[in-house]
Formats: sequence, C-alpha cells, structure tokens
Amino acid sequence: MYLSKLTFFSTHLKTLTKPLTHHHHHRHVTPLLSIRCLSYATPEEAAAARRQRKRTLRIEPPLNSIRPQRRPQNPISKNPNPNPNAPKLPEHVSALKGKRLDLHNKILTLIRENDLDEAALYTRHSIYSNCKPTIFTCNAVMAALLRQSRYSDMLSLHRFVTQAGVAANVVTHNLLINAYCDCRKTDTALEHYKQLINNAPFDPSPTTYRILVKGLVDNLKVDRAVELKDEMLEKGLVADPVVYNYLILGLVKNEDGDRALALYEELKEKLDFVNDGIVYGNLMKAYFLKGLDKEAMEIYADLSGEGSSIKMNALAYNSVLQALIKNGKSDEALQLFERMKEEHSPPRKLTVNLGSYNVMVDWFCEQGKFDDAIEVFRKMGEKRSSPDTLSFNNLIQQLCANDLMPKAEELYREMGEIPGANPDEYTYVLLIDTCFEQSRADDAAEYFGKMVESGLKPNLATYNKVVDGLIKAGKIDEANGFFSQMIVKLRLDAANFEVMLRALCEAAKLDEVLKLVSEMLKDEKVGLNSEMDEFVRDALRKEGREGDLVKLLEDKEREEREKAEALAKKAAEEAEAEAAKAAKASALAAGGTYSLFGDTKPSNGNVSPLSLFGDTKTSNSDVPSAETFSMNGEAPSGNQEGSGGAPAVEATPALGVVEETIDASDLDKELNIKGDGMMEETTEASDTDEESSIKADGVVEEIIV
DNA sequence: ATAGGGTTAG
Repeated sequence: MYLSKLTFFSTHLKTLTKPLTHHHHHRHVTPLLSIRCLSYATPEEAAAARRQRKRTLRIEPPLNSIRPQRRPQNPISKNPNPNPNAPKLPEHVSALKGKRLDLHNKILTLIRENDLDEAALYTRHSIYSNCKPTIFTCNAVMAALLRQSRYSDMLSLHRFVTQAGVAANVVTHNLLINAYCDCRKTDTALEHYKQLINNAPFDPSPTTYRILVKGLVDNLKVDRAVELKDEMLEKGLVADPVVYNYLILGLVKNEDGDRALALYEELKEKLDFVNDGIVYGNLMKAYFLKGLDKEAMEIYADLSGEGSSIKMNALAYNSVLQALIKNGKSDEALQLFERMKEEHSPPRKLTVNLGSYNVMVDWFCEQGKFDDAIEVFRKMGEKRSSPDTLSFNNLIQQLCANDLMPKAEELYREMGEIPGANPDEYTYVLLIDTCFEQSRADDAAEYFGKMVESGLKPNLATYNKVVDGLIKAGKIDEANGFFSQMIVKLRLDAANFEVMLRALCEAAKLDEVLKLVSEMLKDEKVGLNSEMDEFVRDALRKEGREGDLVKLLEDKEREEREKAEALAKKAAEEAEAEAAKAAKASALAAGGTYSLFGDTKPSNGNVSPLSLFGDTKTSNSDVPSAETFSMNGEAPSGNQEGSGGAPAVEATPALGVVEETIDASDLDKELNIKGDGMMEETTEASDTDEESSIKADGVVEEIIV
C-alpha cells in the first residue's frame, strides 16, 4: 500500500511540473560517441577490461566451438577484432552478491525510508570505494529520484556513475527516456532511443516502447507514437496491450474513433484474444465516440460476463467505470463500482483502488451530490485504500467552489492525521483564496501562517495575494508581519517594499515606516525613489515628524561616507603592496633568475618570469599560469559537452573533481528546472525546431557509452 | 532484487 501510494504521489508531483521550451541545438553526436566509448572511468576499470579480454581470448574459443550459443548476442565475441572502444556491456545480475548486494540492500532501505538524498550520496561515495555499486543499485536510486520528479538530481547521478564507468543497462536507458518524456522533451527522448538502437550492445525492451509511446501520446504526438509501435513490431516484439491502450487513448482524445477501433482490431488479430482488460475501457470510449452505444455495451457485457477470461484489475476497471460514467450509463456505473468492491480481495485480487474512489468522487461532485462525494471518499478506508494529498485537494476544491467551506475545512483538518496526505501548497492556496472570497481575512492569514510554519514554501503570488488581501482588509500589522518574515525567503523586490510602505504610510504607522525606509536604504537593489520619498514625507509631515526622515537620511549618508572612506583606504594599501611586489618580481626577472638555476641560462627567452614563480595573484591575466594551463588541459570537463570531455575521463577522477563537473545547477538549466524543482510553463513546445538544448543533447551523447 | 497501465489539478 505504501508503495502504491508513493507511485500515486509521484504522478501527482510529475504533473506539478510545467516544462519549458528549450532551444534545440542539433548536433552531430555520433562521431563523438565512439570516442566516449573508449574511455574507462578508472585505470582499474581499464585493467579489468583487459583481463576480461585476455580471459575471453583464452577461454572462449574452445567453449565457443562446443557451445556457440553461449554468448551469441555479445558484440565483442562476435567481433573477430575486439574493439577496445566498443560499448561496455552492463553487468549481469550475478554481480549483485556479497558486499555489493549488502550495499544494494542498504541503499534500497534508504529509498524505502524516502531518504533519497542519502541514497544518492551513498551511491556516489561508494563508486570509488572497494565496493562499487552495481548498475542495479544505481538504477534503483535513479528510479526513486524519477518517481519524485527530481530530474536534475537523477541526471546528475546518472552522469556521475556513467563517468565512473558503470555501464548502463536497458533499465537505465528507460529511466532516462522516461525522464525526458516527463519533461516534455520527447525529441530528446526519441534521440536517446535512436542512440540506444544504434549504439547500445542490447535492444530496447517492451518497456522502452511503453514509456516512449506514453510520452508521445501525453505530448499529443499520436502519429509518431503509432510509428513507434510499428517499429516495436518490426523488432519482433510482441504486440503489447499497454502500448495499444495508450495509442487508443490518444486517438479517443483526438476524437478519432475509427483509428482507435482499427488499432484494437490490429491488436486482436495479433494476439488472437486480448485478455488484458486494460484496453477495454478505451475501446468502449471509442465506440461511444462513434455513437455505437450498443457495441460499447456489448464489450462491457463481455468483460463483466460470467466466466469471462478477460483479466480485469483496478486500473482496467477504473477505465471502464469512466467510460460508463461519461456516457450516461449511471446505473451500470454504480453497479460496477459495487462489484469492484466485492471482487476486491487483497493481496491477490485488487479490483478497486484510490483511483476508483476518485472517479466516483468526481462523478458525485459533477452531479452536485457533495454529501455522497464526501461519503464515498470517507469509505475508501474500508477497502484499505487511503486518500492522498491530491485526492483531498480535489474534493476540497470542489467543496470550496460550491460554498461548502465548512466541509472543506473539516477535510483539511483530517489531512494531517493521515500519513501521506499532509496539506501542501495547493491545499493552503485553495483555503486562503476561499477565505478571502468570504471576507475571512484573519483566517486566510492564519492559513498562510500555518503554511509557512509547516515548512511549505509559499510562492510570491501567494504572498502577494495574502498581503494585498490583508491590506485591503485593513490588517496592516499582520501584513507587515508576513512582509518581514518573507523578505529574505522570497527575495522581495522594490515593488513589494513599496506596497508595504504605502500601506504603512496610509495607516500612519510612522515608526514602522521609518524602520522600513531604513531597510530599503540598506538594500541597494531597493532604495527609495523620489515618489516614495515624497510619500513618506507627506505621511510624516501630517504628524509633524518630517525631521525623522531627514535624520535617517543623514545618518545613512554619513554611514555611506564612512564606508566609502574605509574602502578607499584599504584599496590604497593594497595597491601599494602590489607595487612593491611587482618591483621585486621585475628585479628578479632582470637578474635574479639565474641565481635560481645556477649558471644555466634559460634556453627559452620566452619563459615568463611570472609563471616561473607560479604567482597567479600577481600574474598578468593574459599570461596563463602553469596552474591554469593544466586545469584547462586535464580537468574532466563533464560540463563542456563535446569539448574533449571523453579523454579526460581516462584520468583517475578524484571524487571531488568529478563532483565538481557535475553541477546540479547546470542540469537544472538543462531541463529548465527552477531551484525548487518546478519547471516554468512552456510558451510553445516546438518540434520542427532543429535545435536542441545543448545540455540535453550532451546527456544523450554521454549515456551511450 | 533495478523501469512499468487509468483518474482528479493551480
């Protein structure tokens, strides 16, 4: 139950993110790949690979002649001249034993405890220890990060383990493709898929196609998704009902009932009989779409009939339930819901889940039957389903929108008692909005306070809403309290300061006004413009306190002057010291150098005296010091894609160095992820755009190793 | 032992 909740929550989180359009930057990646493939992350790796090749040469020929089917799909053994640069094969599951299995289990425990930071850190630290994590462990952590929509952390970890020479397997690739799809970067996902096909020493799995087809359908690219399904069949993979279901869903959403039905026919032909119930809800929707209610209900009779061999689980039933509800089959829907609950017998047979209840709640709300909605919502515990934050928010929102705030607040109070259903930003914004609508400014303020108190981070829009609302309601002190609380947290800007200043002036809270003015003067991004200056003067004049501002400004000015003087003095001292040093250096360059090297004259007259001393501080910036030079030449340059990063990997990367090259903020930029993990709204996701984000491309480039 | 179907939403 815990896991299913996690999954549910993650889909919630995933939908929270709103991707940005990125600038495509199409580059030729293929030639680089072969270079990248050469590199082993560590000398140990390279040595191990050499030993492996020797062993292979020694052992394989006789074995092959006896049992040639032993390693038929291994490109290295197929190749008469094993290319040391060939993509590395991922480790077999059998590598997961002993200490490495212990490590794996330890990290799985961290994931189960939802301590992903620790899990990721542990994985990284183990990389260069004597107990290297297997790709299975890396995948587990990456999968957990993906589930929580922590894309940049996931890509960063991936990059790290890849640079360390942990060879990716098909699951790794699927995870990356999944991440790209979730970020609406379907082009990048397809690019990655192409690289997988062309370069990886293994084939895509059925799941690869599920992920890609779902991603394309979600991003309204049904036609491309259909093409991919055909590629899947060409690869000799079995027609997958899940893949067909996504396609049918996409076509139904496009109101293309004909093609949806045709796809079902195709699937039926390939499988003889489709016993996976997942397709039938959408199939019914396709019939309904074409006005063929009778056919739709025949399908329903088939799947729900006595002795039907169609396998229905909760997901399949939910889809059918939805089809009935959305097409006016109310009695059947109610009956089906009852039946789903009856058939439910965990742990083996799961025919109802949180999703079923959500569908019912929405349906009742649609009909205005809010008490029924609340009742069915409360009853989900009977079937050992437990509501999550999203399902609470959904119901609370419908109640708020229908003048049922007391019931909404009752549900809000229940949220804290249910694990996994803590109120989130969305919950509080709903309640705050509704409170203001109902002129309950105090309560709105209280919710805002609770929101901050519980560690949630209101965004600027929420802050503005609350402060504006409080000011309008004349609650200046409360507004000012939140203002001071949020100055740093939200990096409030001049406009926010001015709103507060105006309100304080108008309320004639002069002490507060002066305090705020002093704050504004301290912040060089804010300051006091002439309009505000006048505003403040007016307010003070009314109470005869104009002098207070004059004094404040004078104090400030004196402070500034003193500061400037101190700075100037310091600069002068430094310049003097510098001059002395330079004089010393040139004296040495003129004559002193020889003494350093005995009698030998420097053969190269171009040697810069400065670089000889390695004094980077005094060196002219045009003359690269030895230090700078070696940095440019040897440091692994994971961030500079395509700029010769691969050979650098061959040097033993010290942990710190590699970590330096994996800059999470760069990865954030890569996926346009903001610091809080939220993504900006896309203006337009363009497909024809030939350019792809450099960074995203770089990752694609790098993974196929 | 590592990925994986459907629904609600600013």
